[in-house]
Amino acid sequence: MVNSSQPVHRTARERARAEITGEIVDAARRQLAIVGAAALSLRAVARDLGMVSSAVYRYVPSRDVLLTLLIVDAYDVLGAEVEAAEAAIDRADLLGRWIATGTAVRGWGLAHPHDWALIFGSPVPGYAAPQDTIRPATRVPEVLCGIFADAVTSGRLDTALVGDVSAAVGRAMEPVRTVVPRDRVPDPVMAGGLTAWAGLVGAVSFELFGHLHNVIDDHETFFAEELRRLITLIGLR
Amino acid sequence: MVNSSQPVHRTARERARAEITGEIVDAARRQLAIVGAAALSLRAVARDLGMVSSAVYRYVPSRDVLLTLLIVDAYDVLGAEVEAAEAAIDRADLLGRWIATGTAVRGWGLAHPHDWALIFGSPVPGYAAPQDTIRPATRVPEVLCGIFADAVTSGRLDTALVGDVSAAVGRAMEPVRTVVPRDRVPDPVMAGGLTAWAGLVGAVSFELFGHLHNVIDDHETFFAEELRRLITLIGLR
DNA sequence: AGACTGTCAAGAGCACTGCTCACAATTGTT
DNA sequence: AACAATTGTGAGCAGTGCTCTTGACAGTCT
Repeated sequence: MVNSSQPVHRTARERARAEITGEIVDAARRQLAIVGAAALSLRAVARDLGMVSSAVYRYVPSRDVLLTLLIVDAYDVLGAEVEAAEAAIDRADLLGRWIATGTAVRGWGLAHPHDWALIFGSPVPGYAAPQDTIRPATRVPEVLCGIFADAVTSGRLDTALVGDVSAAVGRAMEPVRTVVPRDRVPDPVMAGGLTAWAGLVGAVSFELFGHLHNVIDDHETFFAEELRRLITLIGLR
Repeated sequence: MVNSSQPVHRTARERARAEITGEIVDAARRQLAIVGAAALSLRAVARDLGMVSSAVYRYVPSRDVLLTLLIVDAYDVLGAEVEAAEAAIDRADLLGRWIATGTAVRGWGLAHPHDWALIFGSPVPGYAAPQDTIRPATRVPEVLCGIFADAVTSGRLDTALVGDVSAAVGRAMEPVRTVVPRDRVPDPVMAGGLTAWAGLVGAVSFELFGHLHNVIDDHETFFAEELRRLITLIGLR
């Protein structure tokens, strides 16, 4: 109990600090759900908590890092929900796993449109996403890569459905290869999977941002088949 | 010169008014390109024009309608560029027309990222897109429907590539049928085309909003093949 | 020519924002 | 119980969108 005293004393203060910081983030989330990211006001958050605006700055150094906290939070909630939905499907049911993933993504977006806009919409100007956000942001793509990899090993991919990938595109995907090696998800599947992922996000964004007005009636029905179309891009159906 | 005097005098006023309004929109566009939509300040626009902030309100009733003017403007510029790019391709070259369209869309987005965010990114909160924006917003989709329709009549679509469309999805697309009838673009092509369009916008948004960081190196190369993948969704390749 | 009318720039003002700072109160630790 | 780090306070700065009154001006009508 000699050297360990310092950590203990630290956690005492730090615990209270973390708790209040958590309350601030919670209040900010509540406000975000109502007014949106652009109108998120630090003063309003302070009011909501019954504290003075300047006091909040003791815990959150700026409005931008508050936004960062909310972004990380949103990515994590989305990631957790998607992981749970996908894990509930029989491993052999590849199409089912993709559909569960896509449906969970859309469901989360519909339930939290402002959070969706926060992470998939326009980045707030003058705001550069810090390193903290990139790891939670990879959770959903990681789930997808799991499906893609299993689809490859299952041998059930219709390679006639997907065209070849040029060497140049193979080189263009070099960065992602530090995380997902070629022998796990080969180039054509990776390329098609990325397009399917972008298509999925694009489809949900279209719906949430109102671009389907006067175009599509029953979004749910349309989206269900849209998922089936998109996954043909990796040769699955 | 008795009754016509009034109209003449009116247009005199209206002309000056329209000119100054145009200058305001131009200044706003310049500011938009620098600071983005969320940070667009009516006062800064006024300063830029050497007029006092309150004077701007004589021409533009609120910041929101200024945004609307910019949105309409952006849609029109994008639409014009895409139409020109697509019109330059041989009518029989269906794949070429789609690629020209997609490339023009991406090119415009890269050249005007803030305008892209304005129309395809998160809608500004508390702002409902008025009727004025929906017509210019249809210019690019209209170009696409032209390609789709020609692809259908050419008989060069590989129907084996695209799955059938359920009756429910056919009904879900009812709203768009007031503009694009079924005999022009049949259900399966329309559904695939919508998914391709959403995928195109999603792909460009991914690139512009930084979601391809540490994923893709050479966006241009990757995008070129991405276009080819997306259009297989209507059975073209 | 003079009265009238509609238009417009100017500037003060309101309520709000993010953020800083000096000062006071609190509180965990010694 | 006393110390010192930590936290809360309120004033203040510079900025925002927007409203309203005031005064100047130009075109129209009698």
